[in-house]
Amino acid sequence: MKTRPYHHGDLRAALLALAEDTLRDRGPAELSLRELAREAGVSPAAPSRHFKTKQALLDALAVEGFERLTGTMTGVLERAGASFAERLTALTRTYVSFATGNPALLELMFSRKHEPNPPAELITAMQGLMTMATDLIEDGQRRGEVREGPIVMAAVPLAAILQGMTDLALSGGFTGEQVDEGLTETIAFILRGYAP
Amino acid sequence: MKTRPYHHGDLRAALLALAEDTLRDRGPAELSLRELAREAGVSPAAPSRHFKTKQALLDALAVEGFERLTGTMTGVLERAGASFAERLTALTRTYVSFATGNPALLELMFSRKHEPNPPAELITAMQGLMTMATDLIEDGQRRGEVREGPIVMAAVPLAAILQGMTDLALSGGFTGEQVDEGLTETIAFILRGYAP
DNA sequence: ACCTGAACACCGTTCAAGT
DNA sequence: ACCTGAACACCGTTCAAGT
Repeated sequence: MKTRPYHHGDLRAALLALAEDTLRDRGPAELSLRELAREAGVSPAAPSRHFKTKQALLDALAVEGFERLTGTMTGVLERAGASFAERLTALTRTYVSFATGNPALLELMFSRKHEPNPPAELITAMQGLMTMATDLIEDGQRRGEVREGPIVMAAVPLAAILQGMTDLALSGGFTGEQVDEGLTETIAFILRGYAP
Repeated sequence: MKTRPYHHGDLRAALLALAEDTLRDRGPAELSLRELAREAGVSPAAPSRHFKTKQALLDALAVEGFERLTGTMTGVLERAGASFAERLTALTRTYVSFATGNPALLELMFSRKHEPNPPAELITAMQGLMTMATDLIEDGQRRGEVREGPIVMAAVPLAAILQGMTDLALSGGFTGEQVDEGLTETIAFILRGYAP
């Protein structure tokens, strides 16, 4: 049998995993570095070697979330059809599925959006997701399935509707089936809006 | 000249005003009850008579925000034209204007959306805003300017796009002029989506 | 009714010191 | 390099006591 990693092996990864757990079932307000340290079996000062500050840990968690989401999306796109409608549907379903599966993490991922100095790593991770949206639209425009216009402006409604759809799925008390129907409706709305 | 209100007059209102100030220019994370008490010139325990907990103060602030926003919107609607396009434009501009003027407050207003037990007052205040959106759409449907369909589902894209537009205006580093153009684009997108 | 003073159990962060 | 122990300056909240 394996012994526990000597002197706490990979504390950084352990802290991230524990943080995601408490984030998931007790919310970000309840997250305490000292408590994380206790759960990991280290002293209160130990985490500071890996995350200079509590915010740094939260940022690292957010980056991890973006990477997981964009990774999944990339995989899904490879298996999806070529039309704008098919690719939009595939990405939308992936996004909403991630959101309903990791609501607190998703909120954390976007929580630093309006703040003055988001760390470079987080900006990069966020842009990765934004790029998937703009690529989707540009591809649709090339295929003549999406009306012309500035890409950034076109990406806003898409991103926004996804967030809104997600909110409804999370807090609306809907069944999985209802969310699925709503998704179809929403995608139809977007397609009409983008129609040439 | 007026003397300062005896024994701190309306501490409740004073705390709310001070809280909104620090929320505006230092963010919600920096908000401390003890500091608010210091600024108001009372003991650390004094606020607890008016707000049992820090969250209660934040909730009260959020409720105040919703009331101010819906109040302004109602006034604007009275002066707006009758067509769906006109009323949608009027409400959208009012919303984005409030959002860019009170970004931190707006975020606070929606921050308890996903949490388990939002206080009844906050739910009511949020529903007031939601009702304005659904009323707008129902009115458009009655006039034959908006396609038929479940109102809730139709309100999601609207609310979502507004939030998304707001995000872009806040964190995109756009000029007022650019936001204005973007708004026109966005409204056009919504109108196409809703077209019968 | 409204507020004070003092206390309790926590925080995040720092820093010398250990291994 | 990584962690401990102890300390510092703060929290939110509670509760007897004052006016």
